[in-house]
Formats: sequence, C-alpha cells, structure tokens
Amino acid sequence: MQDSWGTIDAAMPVATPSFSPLYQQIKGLLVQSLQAGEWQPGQAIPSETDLALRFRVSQGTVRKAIDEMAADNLLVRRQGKGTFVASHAEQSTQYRFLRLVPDSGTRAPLQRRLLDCRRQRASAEVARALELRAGEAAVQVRRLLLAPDETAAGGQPRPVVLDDLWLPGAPFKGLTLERMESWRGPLYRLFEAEFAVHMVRAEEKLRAVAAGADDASLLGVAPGTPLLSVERLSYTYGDKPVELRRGLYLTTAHHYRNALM
Amino acid sequence: MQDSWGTIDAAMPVATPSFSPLYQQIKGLLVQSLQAGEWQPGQAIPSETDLALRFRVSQGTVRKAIDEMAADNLLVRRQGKGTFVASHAEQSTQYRFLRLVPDSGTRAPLQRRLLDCRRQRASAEVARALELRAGEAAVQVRRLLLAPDETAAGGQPRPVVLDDLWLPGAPFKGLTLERMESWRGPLYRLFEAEFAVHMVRAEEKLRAVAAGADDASLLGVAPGTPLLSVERLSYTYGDKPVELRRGLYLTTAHHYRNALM
DNA sequence: CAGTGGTCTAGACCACTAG
DNA sequence: TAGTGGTCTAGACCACTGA
Repeated sequence: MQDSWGTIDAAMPVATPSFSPLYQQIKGLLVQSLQAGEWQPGQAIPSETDLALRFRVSQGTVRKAIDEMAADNLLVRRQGKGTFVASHAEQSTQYRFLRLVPDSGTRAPLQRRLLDCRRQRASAEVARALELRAGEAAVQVRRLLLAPDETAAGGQPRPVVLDDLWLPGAPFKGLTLERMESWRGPLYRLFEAEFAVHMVRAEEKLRAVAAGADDASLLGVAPGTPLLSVERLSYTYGDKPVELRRGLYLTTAHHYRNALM
Repeated sequence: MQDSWGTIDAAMPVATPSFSPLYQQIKGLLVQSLQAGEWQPGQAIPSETDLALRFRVSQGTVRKAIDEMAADNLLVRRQGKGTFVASHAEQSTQYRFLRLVPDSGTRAPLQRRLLDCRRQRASAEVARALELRAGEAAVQVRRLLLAPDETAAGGQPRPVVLDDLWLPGAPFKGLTLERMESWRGPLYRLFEAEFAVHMVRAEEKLRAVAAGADDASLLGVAPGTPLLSVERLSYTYGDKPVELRRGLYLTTAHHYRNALM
C-alpha cells in the first residue's frame, strides 16, 4: 500500500497547483469536464472505477468527490445504473428553483404565456449582475405564469407570476419568442438542451412591493395590491452568473415555501 | 477482518429493529442522545474512536454518521478539538434562521423590544401546528426588532420586524417577559440554555400583505404598506414542532435573502 | 449474470489543537 | 507530545439494475 500522497502528478491535467485534498482536486477536474460539456445533462459519467483508474487514485477518493458533487446537485447517483449529470428534465427537479406553491398544497402544473422577447444593450444594472461589458447585448424576456383557479371549478387560469428575464446575448444567440413558444417544459430545460447553459444554483432577494399600474393590469389585480418581488441571479458551473430574473408573485392563494436548515 | 455485518446486537440500546445501514442506526442513536440531553449544545461529544468502541463498529462507520449530522447542522466538527453539539450561541449560527438583511449589506446588530408575553389556551390553529391537545397552554410573545437607521447618521433605530411567537406551555414553563428582557443574545439561545429546547430546522411560508392599522402603527408605517409576512414553524430533534412564529418584515431598506441549490 | 453504486472494515499517515 | 478530526488506500461484500 502506498500511503504517501500529494498533488496529482504532472502527467495529468491539473488546474490548481496549490495544495488541496486529492478529492477536492478530482472534484475540480470533474467540474471542468461538466463546464466543457464533456458529459451532457442527463447522460451518465464514467463509473467510479473508471474514474479512479483515470485519475490514478482509489475508488474511495473518487467517491468522496462525487458525494460532494451530488450534494451540490451537480450529479445524481442511481444505484445499479450509474452517476448522471443533473438536468432540469427530470420530474423531481422540474421546477427546482420555483418556490411558489398553492396554499391548498395540490401542486397543479402552471401555464406559461410569453409576452415579449427582445435583444438590446444591457443596462448598467444588468451588465453588472451578469458580468457583461457595458453595452454588450442581452436578451430580455417577459412572461406570465398562470395557475388554474381553484375557487371556481373549471374556472379560467389566473396569472400568479409576472417574470422579467435578462440573459447574456452571446450564449443565447438564436433565442426567440417562437423558439420558446414551441417549447414544452421548463425554460431551464430549453436553455440546457438548446444553448448548453445549465443553471446550477441561484440567489434570491425577496421584498414586498405594491403593484404598479402596468404590472397590476397584467396580473389582473388592482394597482397597489401587495406583491412578492423576487429578484433572482442564477449561476452555471464555476459560479458564472447567466440569468437575472425579476418576478412578481401574487400571494393571495399561493405562498413562497422555504426550508431553513 | 469481519466482513459480515447486520443489525447492532441486542446488548446495545437499539431503537429501530428494521433494517437500515449501520451508520444510519448509529445516527439514530446519536440523535436520541441529543434528544435526551446526554450532551448539551456547545459541549463536545465523545471522540470518533470512543463512539466506534461503544457501538462496536469501525471508526469509518461512526464517521459517516457524524458526517450526516454535521451536514444537518446537528453537530459541528472542529479539527484537532473534537465534535460539538450545535448551538445558537456561536457567532456563526447566531441568527441562523433570520434571512432579513439590509440592502446595503452591512449587517448591523438588531435591537429587540418586547411588547407582550402571555400564557393562554392554544387556539385551534396554534394547537394543530404545535401538535398540542385542544385547550392546552401556550405562551404567546410579541416583539419588535429594530435596525439602525442608515439614511440619517446617528438616527434613531427603526422597527423592521414585528414578530408573534407561540410556544408550547409545558416545556416553556417559567418563561416571562422579565426573563427575556434581562437576556442578552438571541431568543433561541435562551430557549436552549434555560428550557433545553434546541431549534434544529424550520419551514417558512412567505406572502406579501398590506399592513393593518395596528401592525402599521407598531412598525411606524402607513396602513396598507406592503409587508413581507413570514410564517415559521420550527422543529427540535426528532421533527418535533416547538415554535410557531409569524413575522411581518418591512422591506423598504431590507430584503429576505435566500440561496437556491 | 456482469456492472454499477452503497456499506463496512482495518490500517496508515496528515493537519490541527492544546497541554 | 498526545489526542482529535481529516485524508487516503485496498479489499470485501451487499443491493440494485438490466441484459
């Protein structure tokens, strides 16, 4: 048994020469592979044994790296089948970032209505958030989410969310209203399937605000109605911000659910 | 090497006879010890080696159990020193459950102003949430949290949170306004130090609401001002609910920060 | 059945803390 | 220096999946 261990040797593609545990280095390499698109969301990565051979470490070390990545929701383990790149396609992670749930608890699927999609120069605020250069192109999308009206049986769906999205122009070249309208399923699934941008985590800032005239009419409520303002910054691999989103949530029959641990 | 392994043998205090991995059983036993108060918050638990001997498993198995409990914020590991029961006393976990932060980012300490503390029969809603029998005693506490006014240098602190707390009467026998007023530090620290109730996790439901007349005057805002309503149910060891809390957050200069992973 | 992840062990050595 | 948690290895066997 070779019990001396240090940095991975020079024969391998090492990115972080400074010291860190082996499994952290492995994790870094795996993240780089994800970032480079070596394995696509939904696909299986090599088995632990294969990776151990590739990196010339023991299986337990690879295992620990994968454990952390699974905890970070980058990978999904399936016993007997393999380890897969996390995707927004699966039912369980379908609306992973949407915390709005009906008060009744029965989570009915939401309907999407796209209002606008335009390419323009990023405003100062958007450029700062998305780490773009001043004046660089950005895509703005505006949409409504509608929920079935539970007060009236068979009633018309009613708006519950008004969202404004800003995306960096370069990676989202070719994103149009038509492309989104013909898409079935969550936008984040479209983004990862068509634009190779996978949202990994996000940070949100919540406030209570009064509905303005325009927002109110789009949501079908009186101006001044209290709304939950949700500002979200989403990140892809490597802590790179790739979406700024501002949502206005109508919380009369819904609420934002959060678990504190 | 003994590579056969199954349920912990009868000589030990086993609670869950059904099958589960050894480390899960260990975890269950450790949680029971926490629940029974065998080790108090802030104190060290026995070393991994000691626990391995006690449970007659390898150190690695104990380690995995502790790993999960540390991830659950039940324990805190400190290299070279030991493993400690998580506490609300430490600086890092001081206001672990309070997600309200100033927009400016500089997190100044909040001031507390207690308004009321009374013992009474639990309402139907409170009894259901806290799993009390109808008519059982509950303690209700009302308080304000005030933040330094950043718009005016040296200005008076201004109210930002109006909280109503409901606690089960039995474990909180002896909780009075005076006891809380003379306490320095977070309430959750008082609860764990004086009443042996440690809050482990919580669930929150957020809504935007309009300030009523009473709430508005307490918060120093106009009636109808949009407020963030935060309904929190807190749990101690073993998923036992022990606090219902309803907060109204003023989000003009603050916001509720949330990380989505 | 072979291949995958999941559990468990035993033992070595590293990194940190404190007396 | 002794004791703690942290990392790493090698190897065994269990549990699950799918051909």
